[in-house]
Amino acid sequence: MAATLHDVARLAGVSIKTVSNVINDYPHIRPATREKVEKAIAELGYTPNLTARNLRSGRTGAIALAVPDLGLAYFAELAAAVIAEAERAHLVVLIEQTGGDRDRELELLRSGRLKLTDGLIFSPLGMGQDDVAALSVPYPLVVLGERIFDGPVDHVTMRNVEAARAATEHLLASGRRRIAVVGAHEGEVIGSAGLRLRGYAEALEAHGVPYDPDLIGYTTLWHRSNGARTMRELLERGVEFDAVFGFNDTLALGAARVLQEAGRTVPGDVAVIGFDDLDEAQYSIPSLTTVDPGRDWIARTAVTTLRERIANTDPDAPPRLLLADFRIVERESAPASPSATR
Amino acid sequence: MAATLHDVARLAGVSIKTVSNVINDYPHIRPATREKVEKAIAELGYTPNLTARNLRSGRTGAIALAVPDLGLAYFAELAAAVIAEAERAHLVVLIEQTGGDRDRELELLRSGRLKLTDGLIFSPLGMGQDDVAALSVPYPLVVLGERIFDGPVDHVTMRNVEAARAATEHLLASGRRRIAVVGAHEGEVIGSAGLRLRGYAEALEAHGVPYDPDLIGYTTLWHRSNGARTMRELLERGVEFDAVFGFNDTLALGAARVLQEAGRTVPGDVAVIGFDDLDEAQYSIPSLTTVDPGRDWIARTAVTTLRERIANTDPDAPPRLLLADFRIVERESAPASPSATR
DNA sequence: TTGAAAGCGCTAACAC
DNA sequence: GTGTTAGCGCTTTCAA
Repeated sequence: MAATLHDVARLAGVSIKTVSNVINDYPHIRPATREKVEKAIAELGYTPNLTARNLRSGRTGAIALAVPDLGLAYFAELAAAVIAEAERAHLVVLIEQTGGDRDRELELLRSGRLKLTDGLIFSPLGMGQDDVAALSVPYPLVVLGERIFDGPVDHVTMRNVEAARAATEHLLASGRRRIAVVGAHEGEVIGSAGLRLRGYAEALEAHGVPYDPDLIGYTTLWHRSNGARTMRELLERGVEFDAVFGFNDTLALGAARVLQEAGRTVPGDVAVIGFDDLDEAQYSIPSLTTVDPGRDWIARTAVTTLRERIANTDPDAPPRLLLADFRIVERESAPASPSATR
Repeated sequence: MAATLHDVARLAGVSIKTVSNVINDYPHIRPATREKVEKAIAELGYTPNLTARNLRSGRTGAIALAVPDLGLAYFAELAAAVIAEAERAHLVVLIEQTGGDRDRELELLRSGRLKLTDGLIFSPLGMGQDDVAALSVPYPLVVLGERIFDGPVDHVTMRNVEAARAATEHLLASGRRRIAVVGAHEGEVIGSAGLRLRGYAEALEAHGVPYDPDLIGYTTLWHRSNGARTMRELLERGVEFDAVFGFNDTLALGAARVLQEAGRTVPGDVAVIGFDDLDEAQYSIPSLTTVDPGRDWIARTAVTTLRERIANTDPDAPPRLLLADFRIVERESAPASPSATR
């Protein structure tokens, strides 16, 4: 059995309060006493029982991060950034995978499993605007993503519409006019897919390019295989296009692969742009032009905001909407100038 | 403030023991009593305080997983599998990133931060055989990977030597004789790089093919950019080769990209094989032949083994070495038959 | 500067 | 069947 405060106190010949004082760096301790205590701690290999400390203090020093699936590169990179930032604040991170399933997301918000943590950073995928009430939970919560807006909690997300519009304009500026989309969700208005489609449509309209429904490739999941399958469908449909906007990098890379298999050169015949700026976007063939949506900033801001809510200095502070800046990262798959082809 | 057992007991007009009995599904409770209590629980929105329960029971229901970096696809996919398996056992998973840094790994093993968990699944990268003593910790521990063998704890890992040998033999069987390596570590004997290089050398020797030091590409990190850089160095060196063995998929994909940039076809001029069977290996261009090292089995087995140690039915059970089965996954980048080229 | 003692919320003997 | 009570290991008034 591990040593306790009492064991240390007994060995050092002091009370547990004194030991506690030493551990918590209470300033007014006689050096001789401190030394005695420290010797006893070392001798017993004592480490404080965090569970007991937590029970007393009401804090655990842990936060939870709920994402759909770490197998998705975007969320893996997001989680890595959140953990790194949390570590700077001496917090540990407990990760939950929801599978993007609405019921599991709702269940998670309710479940006592989170009692182990001081708060939650939550990236829903299955829940929608109708579930906004479920975000009223009795613990600190920060929501990420674009499934739910105007909720009762702090919300850190990216400028989806503006970024998608900029991505589309990047293609238009290089002379492309028939821009296919890979990753739309049927009938979705908010959510990444809905917002990015809106940005796409806005860019077309602003430039007087007609919106052609035949150019829109639908897929629910955003795995690479879905990008490939959707592109195959677009090709089979026989619709003409000279550019592709993948709603994330993974889709774009899957689509690019199918294009090349089908004998279309990238960016010669078809320019391709993605969204996310995953690590691998810079190493694909050709390297992928994409949107950096500010993932690191989002991770940092989410942790900082959650910490503020946990500290609870101003319980009545209204919920905030925090928006990351984005940036087009130009690489080979969609050069700015139309001259760079084949 | 959240409701406690006492609040519920007061409202229901019973003792806290009765409430506790209801919550813990103790069988012998009069239905009327149960109903009263359940009504009070619902009314107050009571949920048990897990911290208090943990303090009492000595269990937290959480395990820790320490990996170098979730930004590395292998570890992200491993973490996803561990979390999924832990969830089946009603455990939550706390993830630590060590950056593959020896000092941080040693610090983690000692630190009280793990006190929040019942045990640790630890995938070291910086520590080596000399640090075996650091694995003698006062909590349940399962070690992954190939940095440390014959430690005082259960060890779940893959058959690196045999798998690397099989990968090399796959290339030899298709008629390749000059097989370059990407990912070796200078002077390493164990560790993934050391073991895989050994498997490579064994395969060459078994087939009477000379081992040429000029074919060995060294790099410390295994990011995609390192695969690219190492391949560039091999090309600049002017050494002839007709196949490449990337010590992981990420390296192999980085190397494949540089080969194609340099005008070498894959697999026509150069066959490429990787190691890990990442999700993306099946979607690259060409798709990547690789080794499936049994990652899912490793995740499942690590959780199961850790749970057994936590349950502690047999404290004196000797440490076990558990080895996953591997499998060559043949795809386009290295077909079995030499005929499939260009 | 240090000690004594209460209590965080829960579980599990043990009593009734 | 249900109630009483003693801690789990720690922090924190309050006294000394």
